[in-house]
Amino acid sequence: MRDDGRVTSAATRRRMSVGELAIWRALVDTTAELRRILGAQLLRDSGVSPADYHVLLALSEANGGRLRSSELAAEIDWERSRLSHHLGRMERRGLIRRDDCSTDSRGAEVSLTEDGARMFRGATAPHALAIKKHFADALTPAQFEALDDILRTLQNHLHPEQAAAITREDLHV
Amino acid sequence: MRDDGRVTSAATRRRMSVGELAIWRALVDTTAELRRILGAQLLRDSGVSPADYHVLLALSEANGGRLRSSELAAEIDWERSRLSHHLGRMERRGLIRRDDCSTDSRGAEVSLTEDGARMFRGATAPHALAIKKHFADALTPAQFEALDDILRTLQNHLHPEQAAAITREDLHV
DNA sequence: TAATTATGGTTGACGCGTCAATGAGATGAG
DNA sequence: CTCATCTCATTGACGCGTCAACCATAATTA
Repeated sequence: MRDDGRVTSAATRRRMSVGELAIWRALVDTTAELRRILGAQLLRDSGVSPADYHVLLALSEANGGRLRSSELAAEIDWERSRLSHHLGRMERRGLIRRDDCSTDSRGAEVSLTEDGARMFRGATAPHALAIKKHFADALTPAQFEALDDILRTLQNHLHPEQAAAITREDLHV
Repeated sequence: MRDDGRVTSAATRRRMSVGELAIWRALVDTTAELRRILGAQLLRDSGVSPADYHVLLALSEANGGRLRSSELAAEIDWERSRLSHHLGRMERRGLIRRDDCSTDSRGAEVSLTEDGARMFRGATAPHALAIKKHFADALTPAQFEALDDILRTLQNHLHPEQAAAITREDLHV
């Protein structure tokens, strides 16, 4: 390796400061706590876990409440194996259904059941309210703006190639 | 309930905006991705999981590398049950040891083994480097400052009573 | 001291997430 | 057509986290 490395982008040579490490730890701890609180409340209030909610959300936004298993996995950025396990559990509870795909005999089509759709509808409002209460109500508009900027920066750092694409994508969240 | 609720702190009446929700989701997704990347790398590089690391860190900072099980749990803010399960697994791997406590026959004293201490020492530097690479190198000093402010605000919102205490605590991280 | 309650810690059941392996069907090269 | 290869999806094993139940001991109260 050369003495100056290959990505010499200003900060690269410096050691990480204690303060930066502390902020990293605070970020991990605080987000973990928020996820724990909101996840537990979602489950208590509506009987769906955050993971369930994620799946139900993607399915209800899909055309006709149906998606190929792989499409669903891509949509919510899960490994297929994880999704398969989770769909198994959700199927047992009657929230979704899996049918053979007509155009590809290997495939599975996942769809919402009536129960699943009802569960999702019932979960949405209380969940949004909880996010507002524990997260959104705490921050000022300036803080939101700063956080948005920070998260975009981190995403661009993680996925440099997609920098532009993500920004455009966000318009139809 | 009264029309104006009881905590009328400016933002309370407004509905959460779509943008705020999107930022919440981005926060959850981005931190999850960072944890996944850094956790996997820690495990590959050093053979310890993030949870292992947390336990090892607390023990090595403790006086003589020994802690009562409850103290350890309080230190890292884990449920006792979780800690007990995890200590069982770490004990099987020879990273820690549990002895009966001399002053309280119910208690257990947890201590680092030589192997555990060695593992921890070997994990520290690569882990810090990875955090720097994937997180710290992405942000400007101004962004760090903003993030610090945001996280403190969120913590104060979650634990209003401890507002002052936390700030003081942070000095000896 | 005897009965009650609180505390320290463990266990079992179960849902969850990852990894590696698998099977079945699609696809492309020859 | 046939063989190699890729893709879709599932499975099993295992570590992890939560909840409720549990046991032993300590502290408290009567």
